Amino acid sequence: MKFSTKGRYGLKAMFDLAVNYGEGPITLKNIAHRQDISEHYLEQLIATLRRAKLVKSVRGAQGGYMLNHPPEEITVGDIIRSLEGPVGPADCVMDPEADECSNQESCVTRLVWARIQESVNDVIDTTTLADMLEDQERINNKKNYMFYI
Amino acid sequence: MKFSTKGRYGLKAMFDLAVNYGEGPITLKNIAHRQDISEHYLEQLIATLRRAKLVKSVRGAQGGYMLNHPPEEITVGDIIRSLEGPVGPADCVMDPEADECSNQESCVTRLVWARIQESVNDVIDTTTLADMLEDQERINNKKNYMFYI
DNA sequence: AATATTTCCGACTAAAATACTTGGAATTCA
DNA sequence: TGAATTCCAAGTATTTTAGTCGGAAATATT
Repeated sequence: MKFSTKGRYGLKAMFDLAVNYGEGPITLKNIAHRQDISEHYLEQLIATLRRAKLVKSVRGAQGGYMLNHPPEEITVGDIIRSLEGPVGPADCVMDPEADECSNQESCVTRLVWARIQESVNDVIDTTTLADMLEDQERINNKKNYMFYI
Repeated sequence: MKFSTKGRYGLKAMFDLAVNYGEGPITLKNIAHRQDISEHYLEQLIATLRRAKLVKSVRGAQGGYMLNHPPEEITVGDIIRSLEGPVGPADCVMDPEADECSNQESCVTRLVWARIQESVNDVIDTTTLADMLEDQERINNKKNYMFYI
């Protein structure tokens, strides 16, 4: 029940781009270095994010990546799902079409998985990169406060 | 972000035992057959559940397994965690001790993982096998109703 | 006492997923 | 032209998953 590095690194990278939003293209090298991720591996992840239209790229020297929408308009759910696929504790609730389970309707276990999925989706779909930037602010303020007392 | 078959089969098996609670030992063979799980594999899972004191066993002919507590006192969280280990989207919130991440305190991404974890825990720790039995009742009633109209 | 049934135990394994690495082509700025 | 960068396609080592296999130990029934 963990996300893979795809989702975890992906969110870190996207948050990095959110922090630097509006400052022109940011190189993969810088993101990878700041977030302590293998550059080549991150390249694969950001390619996925680009295909999902969550980031845009500028090629060549002085190129790099930037968010394709303002931080308010990108949710954690957008990021996670583009990298990890559908989110949920079991196939029967993640992709009901491709579910082999015969008794979809009358399965009690499925109800439990559905509740878990719903609660996870609720969190990731209501948290935007802008919310995370606000969290960052709060943490910084608290830190400064702690420093001065 | 899926549970493995350990957690998924484990919950099905435990629900099966809940349905048959109070009727003496239930054989692994029957559970495995009803829930369509490999008998030998389920054996491993139920051994874990036994070590976690969630089920008790009776050896020998006419033996089998039964819940070690009434269904009201066993939560989905008990079952999942005994089979899957700590639940959560990333190590830093699942096992803060063994976390290699340096900035545990000031990591915004971690806050997101923490919220996801909290919401999942809330669901699995407030759902008991007895709740699932009630769900089953509701489904059956609905089915009967559908049949007679 | 013998037999059938059942749990218990430990080792083994094939397949899939994960988390990368490698090497190079294409593009753009200076 | 050359340096910096994104883009792309394969390859790979490690780990995890989802089991299998074989047999020992315990118990009820006959």
